[in-house]
Amino acid sequence: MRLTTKGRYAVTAMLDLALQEGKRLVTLQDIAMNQEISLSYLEQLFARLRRAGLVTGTRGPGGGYRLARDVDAISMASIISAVDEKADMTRCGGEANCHDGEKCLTHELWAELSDKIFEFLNNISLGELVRRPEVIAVAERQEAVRQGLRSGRLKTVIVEADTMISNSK
Amino acid sequence: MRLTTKGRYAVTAMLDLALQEGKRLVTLQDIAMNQEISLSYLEQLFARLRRAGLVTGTRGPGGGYRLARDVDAISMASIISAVDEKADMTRCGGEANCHDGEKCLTHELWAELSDKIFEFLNNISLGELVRRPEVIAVAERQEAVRQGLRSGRLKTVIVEADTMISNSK
DNA sequence: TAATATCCAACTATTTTACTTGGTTTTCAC
DNA sequence: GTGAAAACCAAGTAAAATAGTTGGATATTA
Repeated sequence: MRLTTKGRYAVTAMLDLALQEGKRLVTLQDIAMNQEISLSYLEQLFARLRRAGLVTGTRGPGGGYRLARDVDAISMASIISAVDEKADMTRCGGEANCHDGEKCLTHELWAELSDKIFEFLNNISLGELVRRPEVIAVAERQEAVRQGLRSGRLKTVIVEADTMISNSK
Repeated sequence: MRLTTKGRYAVTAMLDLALQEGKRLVTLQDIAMNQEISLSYLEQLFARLRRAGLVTGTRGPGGGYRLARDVDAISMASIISAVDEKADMTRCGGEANCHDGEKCLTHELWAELSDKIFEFLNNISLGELVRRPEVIAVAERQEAVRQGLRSGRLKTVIVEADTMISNSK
């Protein structure tokens, strides 16, 4: 189990999906803007998430992605291992003869540690994260902003911002 | 908290040291051979471990490295964060305005998850790993091999191996 | 003084991560 | 049916991190 930025992108993207679950489909364009990441890179990550059976995509206008399973049936571990190709971190590939004819000790220990981290991440579901109170609070604020924008408040916001900028000079 | 091969190298190297603690100094040459990794790369990792106060090196013949603290005072987390430069995985660097003026939600959640993993790895000490029964068993076998080699059994071993090879053809 | 080791810096090579470009296909709305 | 919005796809480039290389300097032991 590796933990890199790639896994982080995947997890945060899945959280974006989880927060909209049941409401609407989420486009990669949305996520790309949220996370400040390129659309095509996201496409590549989502191709893996789709192949892993974690998300389903629907094409065409109004299309986008949604979770393929219940939030509680998606673990952090499944997300991360979907996007991370499991490069052989042990080098000897678990072969039993990398050192003195014995399966090397330290490699074994690392594998154990790695298993524990996997287990740990496997026990945290997307649902658990999304149900946290802080998360709900922020999500509601963001939802309010979205609603405002959709109902024509965008122009007002820009004008307000413009005024603030000129005043501060 | 990132988990990469770099961290693995560091952890396994530290385990090598821990297994010899109190017996002898361990040279990087030894570890390089054990792990099949280049000496200079190890030097770079150990420079960081030394700067982090986890190991002390002594120069000259008979020199090498040893742990700077008790095995129980060295956590997995301290080892891994010593060698991993904490590249900003959030991009917004924890700045509070990366999205809609709000500290972005998903980044926050990832930070939380990352903290948990840190906490987890911070609670596993080198000592705990080294005291495992399997570890002790393998370490003793390896020690026996080393003793044999030092007391002139090397030649015998080679001859035996040679015989085995010719017989198998 | 010779050998062994840490210590150190600057460079190259390789791999992984991230992005870019230029498509196609599906689907919706007009 | 045409145009636009989205997923889907492939083949590249760019940038960053990982791993290794070279060529030392310094300390210590025998």
